[in-house]
Amino acid sequence: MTMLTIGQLANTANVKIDTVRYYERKNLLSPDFRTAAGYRQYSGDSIRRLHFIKKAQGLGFSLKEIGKMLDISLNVEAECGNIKQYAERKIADIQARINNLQKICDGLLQIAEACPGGDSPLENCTILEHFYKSETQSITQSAGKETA
Amino acid sequence: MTMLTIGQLANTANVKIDTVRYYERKNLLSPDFRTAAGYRQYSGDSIRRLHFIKKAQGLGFSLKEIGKMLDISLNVEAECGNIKQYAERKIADIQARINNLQKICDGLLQIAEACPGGDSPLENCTILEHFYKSETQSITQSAGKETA
DNA sequence: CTTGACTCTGGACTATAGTCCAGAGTCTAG
DNA sequence: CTAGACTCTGGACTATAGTCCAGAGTCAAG
Repeated sequence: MTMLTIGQLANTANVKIDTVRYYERKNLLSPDFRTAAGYRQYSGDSIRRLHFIKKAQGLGFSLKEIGKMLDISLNVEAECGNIKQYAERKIADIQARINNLQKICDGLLQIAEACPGGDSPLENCTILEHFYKSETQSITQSAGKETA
Repeated sequence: MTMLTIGQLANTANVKIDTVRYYERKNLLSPDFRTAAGYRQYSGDSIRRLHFIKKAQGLGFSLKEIGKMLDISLNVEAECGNIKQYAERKIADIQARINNLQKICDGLLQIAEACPGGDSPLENCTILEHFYKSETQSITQSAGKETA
């Protein structure tokens, strides 16, 4: 069974060595063993685990959620539904974020369209006007939580 | 001219006192003056400025961007186009985020739909399967940068 | 045997947007 | 005059996901 060093493992996933060690601190990925000199050694399972992390991350899961899914995936008692609920929750979560961003975007489009732009003086700027007037709360109120 | 204390100002915008002081550290909002005892005093302009910050933030602008817009808004030389470009850049930015999230969502929906769920054993879980198989890179590759 | 590449550790630092704290001083109503 | 509310300061701490550093040890090639 061929083993990889931390650098080789990191390369297979296009990740920094520090990131692999960071995942270890977060209990997401441990070396299969250490050499006499203390060098980490990783098996093919570790590669798959690291790719799992990266792929799930790309799909919007946080490291905390990924950790839970990895735990479930190693639990013989676990059922498919246990994993599926994570996916479903995440889907709902992402859809909510999309809706929120869409509202923000619509509001922004609306006030930007009305703005003359160009070398028109700032008094004509509907964007600044919108930001300064406190009675036009509608857009902000409906979509105030997004960190865009 | 009536002046507000920091607590009163914070109340008008439903913000913590610490947040107002934080904005001051970030050069976004300064008291108009200080009392002999060193208490901050704010005018109506400060209220409008704080509301500006909150509103722009609700529309997806970062404090850094808001700082730049506030600078522009006080510059007599500035033109409407200077502000409008921020709005247009932000719109493009938000649209890109939406597209990216949509791709992630579609990918997730696809693999979640195929999953039997319920008390089916984990071997049948298409979600785990997807995460572990490294050849199915398509979804992750196209939408890998989003922090969802 | 030496050189360069690689790895080890613990801790500090990045960014963003706050939030909280202690200990001291101030302000206002009763 | 005193109690309670408010404010002051600087610095520490939260969360997330890394990234970087120094100083030491290790490994393989020439």
